[in-house]
Amino acid sequence: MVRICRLARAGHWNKRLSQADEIGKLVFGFFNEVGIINQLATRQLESKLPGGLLISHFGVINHLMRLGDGRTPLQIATAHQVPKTTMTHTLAGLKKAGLIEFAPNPNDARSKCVMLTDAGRRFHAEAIAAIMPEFQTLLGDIPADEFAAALPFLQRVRAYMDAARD
Amino acid sequence: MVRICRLARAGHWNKRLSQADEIGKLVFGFFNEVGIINQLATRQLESKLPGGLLISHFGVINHLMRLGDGRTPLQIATAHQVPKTTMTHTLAGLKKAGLIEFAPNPNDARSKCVMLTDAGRRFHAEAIAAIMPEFQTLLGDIPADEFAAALPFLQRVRAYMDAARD
DNA sequence: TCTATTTAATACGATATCGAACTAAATAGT
DNA sequence: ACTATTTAGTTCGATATCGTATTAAATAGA
Repeated sequence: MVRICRLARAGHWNKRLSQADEIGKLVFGFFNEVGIINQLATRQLESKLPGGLLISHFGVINHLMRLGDGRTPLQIATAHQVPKTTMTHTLAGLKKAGLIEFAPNPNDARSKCVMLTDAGRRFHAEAIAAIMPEFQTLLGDIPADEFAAALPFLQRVRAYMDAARD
Repeated sequence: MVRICRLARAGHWNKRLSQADEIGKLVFGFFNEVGIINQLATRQLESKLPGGLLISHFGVINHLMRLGDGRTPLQIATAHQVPKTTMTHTLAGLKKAGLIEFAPNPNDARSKCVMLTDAGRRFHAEAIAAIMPEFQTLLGDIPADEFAAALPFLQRVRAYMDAARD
């Protein structure tokens, strides 16, 4: 932005501005598509989740299945980029649904360890099974290797933004 | 899914299942990255928005700026993939903030036309100006042409999912 | 033309999300 | 060792999101 202003003062106003505009539209378009895909995928997945649970619940269960349980609420909140108050609420819902349990944290009496129950593991398997058919139809139209090709760039953007946050 | 089960019965259990598993992980990983990027981008943008407004508000204003105002609440809700009750609420907030006005719909007395006010256009310009520096730093690390290269695939996935919804 | 159905928007209730303030435990500074 | 600060988690209040039911206008069918 600074650089653009300097160039503008140097007499390239219209050209530089429209170029910045184009770049803005490009990046903006990218995040726009990401947002819409996320919205559509969220709705699709949420409509298939057993027991009327939400993405926020599935996200936590999936996190614990992938990385192992025993993590603290704060760790999970940070990983999901949500405030800890939100995580408290989400975990309360999961506990009420019997999908997790709390264990004392041996290293810190203020904290807890979030543990998966058998029901929690079953829920994860059921949710995955419920989504799979959607993936299959999607892959019928868009080949898997194109997803594979798209993934590294997304990971890079995510890693950059993740590192750049306050 | 059906096809996989048939093959499994034909005696390829482990191989086919692990292959389905891999494919699932691939597509799942894609949506996972999309979700995280969306979450990070949402927070980033929301923290820069003037007047404590939210992404939902900016999304509507941006929509009206890009495609022209005079659209109905239902059209906007459909475009954003949110229930119309949610749009009613969002539009009420925008009206209260003085960023939009309602005009009668000449074609349909049940409906309305959503019009941008001058303040609404100013808000859009300010929001864009506030985000631009973030884009610039992002583009310092990831070249613009890589975003351009990534865009078509995202648009394709979005278009497919958009068409495949109920 | 008159009724039945569909459609645009809203009202309302339930839950989700989030920021600010709070409590209790851990850690730092002296 | 003692106090100050930081940190993990919760509580509380405000707003957002969404599903259901409702109202009023448009449209379809007889």
